[in-house]
Amino acid sequence: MNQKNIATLVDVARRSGVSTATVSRFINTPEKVNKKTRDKVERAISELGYVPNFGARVMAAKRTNTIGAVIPTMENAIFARGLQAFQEGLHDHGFTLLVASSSYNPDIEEEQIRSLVARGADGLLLIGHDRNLKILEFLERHQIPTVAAWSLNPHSRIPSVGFDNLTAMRQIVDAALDYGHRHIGVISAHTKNNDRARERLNAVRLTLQERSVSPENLSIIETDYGVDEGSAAFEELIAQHPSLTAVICGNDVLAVGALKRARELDIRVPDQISITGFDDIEIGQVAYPSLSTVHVPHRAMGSAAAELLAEMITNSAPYRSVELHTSLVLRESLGPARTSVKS
Amino acid sequence: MNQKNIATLVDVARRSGVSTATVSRFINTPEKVNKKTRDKVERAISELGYVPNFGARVMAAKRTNTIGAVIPTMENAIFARGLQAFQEGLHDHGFTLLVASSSYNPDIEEEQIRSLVARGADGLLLIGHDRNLKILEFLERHQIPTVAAWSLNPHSRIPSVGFDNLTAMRQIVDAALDYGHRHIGVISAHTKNNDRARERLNAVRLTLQERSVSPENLSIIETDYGVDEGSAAFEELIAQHPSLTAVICGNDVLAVGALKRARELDIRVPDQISITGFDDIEIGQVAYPSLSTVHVPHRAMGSAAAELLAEMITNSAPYRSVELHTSLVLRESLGPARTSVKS
DNA sequence: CCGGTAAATGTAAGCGCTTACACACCCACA
DNA sequence: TGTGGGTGTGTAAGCGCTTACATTTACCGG
Repeated sequence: MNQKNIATLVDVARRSGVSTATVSRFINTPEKVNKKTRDKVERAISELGYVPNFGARVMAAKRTNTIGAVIPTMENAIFARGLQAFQEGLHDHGFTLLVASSSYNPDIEEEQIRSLVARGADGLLLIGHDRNLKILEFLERHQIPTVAAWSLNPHSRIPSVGFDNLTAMRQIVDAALDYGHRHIGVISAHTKNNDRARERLNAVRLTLQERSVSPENLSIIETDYGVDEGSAAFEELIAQHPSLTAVICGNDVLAVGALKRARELDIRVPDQISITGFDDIEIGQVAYPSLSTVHVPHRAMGSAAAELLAEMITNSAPYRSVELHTSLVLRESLGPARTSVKS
Repeated sequence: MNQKNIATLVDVARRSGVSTATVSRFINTPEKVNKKTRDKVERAISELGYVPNFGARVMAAKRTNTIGAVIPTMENAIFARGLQAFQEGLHDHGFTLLVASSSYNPDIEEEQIRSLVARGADGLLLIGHDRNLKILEFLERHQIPTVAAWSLNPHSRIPSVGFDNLTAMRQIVDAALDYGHRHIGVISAHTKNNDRARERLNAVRLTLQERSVSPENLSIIETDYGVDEGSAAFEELIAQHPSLTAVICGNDVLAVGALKRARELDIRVPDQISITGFDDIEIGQVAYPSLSTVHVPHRAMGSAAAELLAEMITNSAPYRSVELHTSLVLRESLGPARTSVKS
């Protein structure tokens, strides 16, 4: 059915009166080809509109200059900025980025990883460290340099480029406690298969414990990703626990959903209740009141990941992780604690 | 350097005591191989951890079940939702999606298209219709089924899955005029190489003309994509034209930037000035005041594009476009006109 | 027990490219 | 003039898979 009529290397060789080897050299290492020959080949190529066949090339050369990334979702900006920087970094090293998304589903992630590897990805960027041993072994067997971002885990077989989610989340929990909050709600992303969510949630638990706040004063709700889910979780949380004075959210998207619902319910933020996020994406800046959150150096993380991966691929560099640091961004949504939601 | 030691089809064939053809059949058309043979092959495959080599496969079979998409940017949510739906639709048809981004740069877009084609994409999704003839011919020569989304252009050689940007933008301009606005500012994305931006801007011009508003009452500023750019443009616009009562933005991201700067400048929206967006992405819902905008059926567009493309690839269906319709979403940021920004 | 058909498998020819190796040529130098 | 060493090019062997075609096997009715 696909009766294509496309020029091949052989056609170019014939047309320019040289051998296929020379054409191939022209494409891959032009400096090894005589200027005059180069011109002939160049003309033939443009006359024929020749484009090398990627599959054939991969097969013969065993190298694709392609990096794959599997991210949980494209639907929001969380990974977007980092990925953009990652791509720019790769571009500088001559790699092309292919992105696939897993919808936070480990089976789909595995499928995407396999597909990317089968497509000859020279390296892989994954998010977080939570995954099946089987797929790690697969990656090792195929010797695919891989790095995990958005997370830090020295014990993983995969090096990290990221930050310590626990420490990061602690910063903002501490800030909330400093403001006098003692009844705290948490809206977390699902912690199953998500080390980042788990660590952030853990951070809340640990910090409260350290500062002698009873676990009974902590109410947690896990939910899917999304603004609307954040809204719903917020409503549920305050309905069941009217004494809450602060709601810590696992990410900015959930937090903004909470903010929105608070406004709809005429609950003043931060006067009646404080809300915090995590990530520092744009949506938190433009929300009202603006969101206090934890700043994640997305772009730096993307660049560092590109750098590390390029290094691993070209020099087969040894295992090396890159740690980045987060910082607190205090805007309007976090304020001193009041007694209760019901004023 | 890449001394991989990976099982091939031949290894599997040897191990299971059948021919390579049978192994290949097992993989592609298992119903054509005998149950007993199937079991043997299956065991060998799992013992060896065999994964077919994609490159070789493409080369031999001339089909990749891969669709490529080149979008202007991943950095914001505009294309994200549609793309997600597109991917889901493709998945149902057995295709995998590969995404690349062009940073709104036609040269990069061209490069990405070529790269995707070289990688054997069976079909392509592009955004809008503004592009070089050369690349269109390239696509035709390679007979790559391609559709353009987010735009509608019956004269293009590429079928569209989208909406009429002109009509869509008119809806909201009409609404603004109905509210009595007669001094109107526009913050547009750059119109060069961007048919959507151009048509939206045109819509403003035409509508004003039709409703006898002098072009002198229209102030336009073109800017890069982004919240901050929207903020800056807004400030510039009202500084130079204090009489403006409404600012129409080419998309939600710019509008939200404008909204934010208005708040920072203590300009009340919509009391002192109205601001509108286009796209209806989440950021507009959570902004304050919430954004009046034009709703684009992102998910429907993504699904329809997947459907059309699948059809074009499998049945080589004839040229067919899909028109979708936008609708007005009136929230808080658009209100009746006042005399001037300075109250 | 035979010929005929259908089902299952094998054989081998590519697919379009890269690259090791061989070869030709040219120049400098002795 | 002969030799050594570049430089540039050609020859041809794969890379791992699919698939047209050939072959074998199994099973049927007569």
